[in-house]
Amino acid sequence: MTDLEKGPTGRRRGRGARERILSASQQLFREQGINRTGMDQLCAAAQVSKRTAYQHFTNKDELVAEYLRRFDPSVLSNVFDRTDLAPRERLLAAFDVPPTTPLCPYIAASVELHDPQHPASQYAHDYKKAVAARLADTAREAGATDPEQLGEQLALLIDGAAARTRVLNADAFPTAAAIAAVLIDNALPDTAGDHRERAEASS
Amino acid sequence: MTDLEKGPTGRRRGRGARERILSASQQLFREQGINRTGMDQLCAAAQVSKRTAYQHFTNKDELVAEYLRRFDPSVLSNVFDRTDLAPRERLLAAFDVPPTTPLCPYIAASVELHDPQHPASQYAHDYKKAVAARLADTAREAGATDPEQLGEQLALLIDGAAARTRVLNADAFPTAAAIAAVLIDNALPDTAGDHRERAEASS
DNA sequence: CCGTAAGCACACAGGGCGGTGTACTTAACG
DNA sequence: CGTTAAGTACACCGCCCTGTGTGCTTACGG
Repeated sequence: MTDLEKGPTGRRRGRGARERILSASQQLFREQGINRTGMDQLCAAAQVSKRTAYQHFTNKDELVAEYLRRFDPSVLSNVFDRTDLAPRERLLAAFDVPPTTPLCPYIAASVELHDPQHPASQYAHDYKKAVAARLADTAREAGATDPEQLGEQLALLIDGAAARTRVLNADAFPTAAAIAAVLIDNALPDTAGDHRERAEASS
Repeated sequence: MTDLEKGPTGRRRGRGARERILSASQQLFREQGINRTGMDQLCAAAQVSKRTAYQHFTNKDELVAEYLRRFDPSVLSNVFDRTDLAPRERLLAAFDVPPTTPLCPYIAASVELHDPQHPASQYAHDYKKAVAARLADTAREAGATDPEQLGEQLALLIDGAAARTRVLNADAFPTAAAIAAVLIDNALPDTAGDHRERAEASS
């Protein structure tokens, strides 16, 4: 509340420590993982004194949770709010991830923290459910017979591609997109022609 | 704790240290994660002195790598060497995991260690490729048109179910199995009327 | 019965970590 | 100007972690 809008002109001498901390988190947590990134290193990268960091975040756990919350706008909206695509194409667009994306940070956080009670783990849980829900909404919009099922299935494909990309160090999203195309065509009874036979995947 | 009799009667718990260490690793690494399990705690659980542990494994990294290698027999063989099942059922049996399984330890290790050069990460990589290859073999045996593709697709489903089970704390393997049934039926041209209905089941 | 290898108990080094205390400096605003 | 909120510099604490050094005890094979 009293964090940012205190001053009309935002720049104090430290030029917005909180933003720099979160920005550095995005980079370091992704590159090195959460557990392997110490607060000292993080503050050095953000050019912020450690004391200031602990005045913005009571502890590292809270910082990690906030770091995760910063991913929503770029992931959820940029895919689902595209009005230039038909619902079916929007579902497939969820698998068009740029190859720069290393790994879904929510999965990484859940595994690294290893504590379902951790606020970041709980947020990851909620986020994954939200993605499945938005996929289901889009599936319903596309006329799927069982939108919830299709949404859950597509969400599973995304997570599978993310995990596999990480372990194998090779992009697995094309394979997932191929499966998604099959599932979508199987779930849309009104698409033109006999989709069932032509539903072939290609990686 | 238990009154561990240390000398007078009965064999000292010595002479099986390595096995006990690896056994304790399986339990603790799964329950708590690798990074959150210290060598002190591990040795205490294994009833092994720390000195002995470091005479069997030069460092923790090597222990982690060896810990991962102990999963092969129980995962690869127990599914693929079942002669009582037809190839198609064998493919689906890969999704019949007992609910006690918390998470694929290979994914967990890759994420936790966060270093593709780590021996355990490399072994995880090889293992995942081996699973995909065995799935492809079984797919070929079942008469799939593109066995490699189907194997890779099923492997992705397994990893997706594992990751999603972890993040959501809910079993995602039934959903993955439903998708697998669809993919398998789409890839087997000769099973036209038999299993079509099963492809509609889901979580 | 003795030698040797395996195991044990325990202390300790060295380092990284999360987090704090203290005294100080600067920018913004009235 | 003065006040005040934000940031700084840096030392420091306590904890836990991996990994060793040292001397001692036990089991087993010949």
